[in-house]
Amino acid sequence: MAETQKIDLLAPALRRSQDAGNPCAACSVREMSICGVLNDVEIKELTAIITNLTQDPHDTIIDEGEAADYLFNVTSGAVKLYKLLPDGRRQITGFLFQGDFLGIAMNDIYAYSAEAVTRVTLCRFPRRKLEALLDRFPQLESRLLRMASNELVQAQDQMLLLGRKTAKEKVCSFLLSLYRRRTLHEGRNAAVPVPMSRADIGDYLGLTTETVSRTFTALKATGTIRLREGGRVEIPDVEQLQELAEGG
Amino acid sequence: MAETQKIDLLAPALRRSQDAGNPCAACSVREMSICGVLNDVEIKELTAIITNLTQDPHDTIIDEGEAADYLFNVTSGAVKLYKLLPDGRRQITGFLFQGDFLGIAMNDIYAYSAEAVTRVTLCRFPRRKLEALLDRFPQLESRLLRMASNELVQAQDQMLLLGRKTAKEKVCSFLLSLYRRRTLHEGRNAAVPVPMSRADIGDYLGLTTETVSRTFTALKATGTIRLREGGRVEIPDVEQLQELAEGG
DNA sequence: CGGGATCTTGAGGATGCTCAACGCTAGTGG
DNA sequence: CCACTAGCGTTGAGCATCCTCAAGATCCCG
Repeated sequence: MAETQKIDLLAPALRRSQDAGNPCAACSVREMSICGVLNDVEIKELTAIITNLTQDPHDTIIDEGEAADYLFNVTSGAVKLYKLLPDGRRQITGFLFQGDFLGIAMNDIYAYSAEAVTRVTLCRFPRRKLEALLDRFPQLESRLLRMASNELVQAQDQMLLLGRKTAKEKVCSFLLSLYRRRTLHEGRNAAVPVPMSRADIGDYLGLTTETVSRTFTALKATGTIRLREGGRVEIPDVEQLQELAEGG
Repeated sequence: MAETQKIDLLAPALRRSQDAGNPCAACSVREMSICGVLNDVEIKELTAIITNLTQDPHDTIIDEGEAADYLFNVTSGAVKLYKLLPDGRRQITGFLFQGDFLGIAMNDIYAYSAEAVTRVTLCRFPRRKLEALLDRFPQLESRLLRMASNELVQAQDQMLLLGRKTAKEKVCSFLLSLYRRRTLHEGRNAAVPVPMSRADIGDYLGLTTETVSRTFTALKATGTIRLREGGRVEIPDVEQLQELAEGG
């Protein structure tokens, strides 16, 4: 069993080919998500409780304040998480992509709403059943704790950004995080896809649409970035962007 | 030697009460913290790995970027967590009080620095040893996950504050959270202690010292708050403060 | 090809910042 | 016992960044 795990961890590409009867066994994001700590036998139990969903752009996935009955795994596409003030002001607290887990931050009720940015595919876990599995598979709980810990680290960074960075630094930090996110999993070095709107970026960075747009224009003018078709952004000099992101 | 440390470990008020051989059994914040899920036998194992510390105001507890070798429990006093930009700009990401846990947000290295605001007493856990205990006491891991989950919820709220609230709303939200924090554990309804400086409050809310001071003055002028001796703040009408905190 | 949504650009203005001075309090040492 | 100093808090004046409001440009999908 430990042997099986090692093989799974080391050879995700191979694993995909076999076991067509178990969707999770073939899941392309299994290693990135909580499922990566389970072996094939355990995965079958997980498979038994999940539902696969597809959502179109602007579809709501969860609503802040509702009972947190489900958790999700993003298997493809992009999701935005946000909170609203009574008068409609919005703060996007994060974007989720392939492999990200949705729903750790809750206290019986969801702490934020979630909406599809692009077309999205999701695994849905009923929370009660997942919690039952956590009791039986402690490594699943460890994994969740580690993910929550990482999310907290990211949240700290975002607070620093929101509270203390200038508009230019915010936009550069944002592009840098998209860039790193991308190159972490895929080695590619081409233009970074930026699937979300200027308004979404603004609500994520604590800026207005107009300021985001102006900042993009300014970064383009200085050659820091180049805008490509399909909303992709090319970054000629990542180190320069890094400098700009921290006020260098 | 170890015995001396253990005695230090005790919450001061309870130091002379029962079970002097097991400081945690008498700890006044036990139920509020991770230790609350362990029975007396299990607590003894926890006791064996902890060290008690006292820190004076401005003493550093952990440094961002250092190896995360220890986790802490705050048993009394107040602690601030913060991150710095290269040019010295500072964002305080949170304040910790009695019963709060310090160190969940890390990824082998600390994600932020921590410094004593008032005189503080702490339980220190070596991380490796705590993790070994987690394997043996799954309910401890569950508890940590739940705490991390709650911390994430708070982090989302703070992002909304930093990104989208006005100075007045920020200060009111801050006072409200101090008020709630206080009345949650102690039923008292008197003036709320505000032990941190205006500069700290500013760095927590993404404002300058001057703006915080001006906002306090304005709130005082409208009768929303009253400043009492010892940095305490009296809140005559909590509902009004709540309204102001959300832009009502 | 049309039309709604998104993005960009411009002009003016407000919120909160910078810089500066002053007051208050507490601790210190003559 | 009190002047002195250092740290913190308050207040003021001017200003910069980013927001608001508005209009035009571009994109995308039917």
